[in-house]
Amino acid sequence: MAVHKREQFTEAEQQLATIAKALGHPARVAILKLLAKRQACVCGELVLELPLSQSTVSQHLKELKAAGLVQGEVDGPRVCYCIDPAGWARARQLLGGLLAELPNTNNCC
Amino acid sequence: MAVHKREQFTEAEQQLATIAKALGHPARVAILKLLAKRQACVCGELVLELPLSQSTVSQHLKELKAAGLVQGEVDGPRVCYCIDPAGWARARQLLGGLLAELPNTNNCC
DNA sequence: GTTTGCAATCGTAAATTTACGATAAACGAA
DNA sequence: TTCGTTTATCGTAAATTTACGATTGCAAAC
Repeated sequence: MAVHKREQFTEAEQQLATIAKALGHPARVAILKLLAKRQACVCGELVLELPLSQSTVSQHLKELKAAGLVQGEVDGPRVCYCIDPAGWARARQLLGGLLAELPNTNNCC
Repeated sequence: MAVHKREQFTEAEQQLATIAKALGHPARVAILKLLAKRQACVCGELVLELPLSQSTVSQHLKELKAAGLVQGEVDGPRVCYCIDPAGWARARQLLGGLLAELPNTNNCC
């Protein structure tokens, strides 16, 4: 596009969109679910579980980290990933807010 | 990318990703909130409320419709948009499921 | 210090997204 | 029928996303 106009939306809208965008790929959803299920969350294990190359998984992890949903901790030669508690709390707040704001009723014309 | 590998993920993961992707732009979040707030949901009013051109708003509406989150009904020369009750129920189910599945606890290494 | 193994980054290519103006299509009104 | 209003679509351009192999960087082990 010619120019981004994101700055014209509210902070909450942008944050929610950023989080939703991070969730907007099945690989990243799968990664989050794997991180939630296992205690161990080493990058290499994720690669084994996913139908993607190491570099692609690493890229998805980077995006989840950029969105604040995941954090990584160096553990020797490995990196241990896990859900970022603060970021996920914010995601929970924003997504929950949207679910509350858009009630499950038909208000169509 | 060379090849899409979405088919290697579960149906639920793909559906959730599709919904999240649709929510992954502040304009679309804003549109959904406007549709929830107002009863009237004519396309032209959305254009007036948003810092985007008519064609761009129409394109965002098309994506929301493709994701099943919104439905449009022709009303004379106008089109009346509203939240799609069935699609939003599915979104609620999948997002709610993710919120439940990833508890707000730090399980990091 | 050298090697080994794991993960991040680089370089690249193809597909998709975003945005806009211009045009077309659809409908009611004159 | 013709005109004006409203919305969708087309055409286009720039930016971003997705994916992979190859390379680099890093930390422990030897």
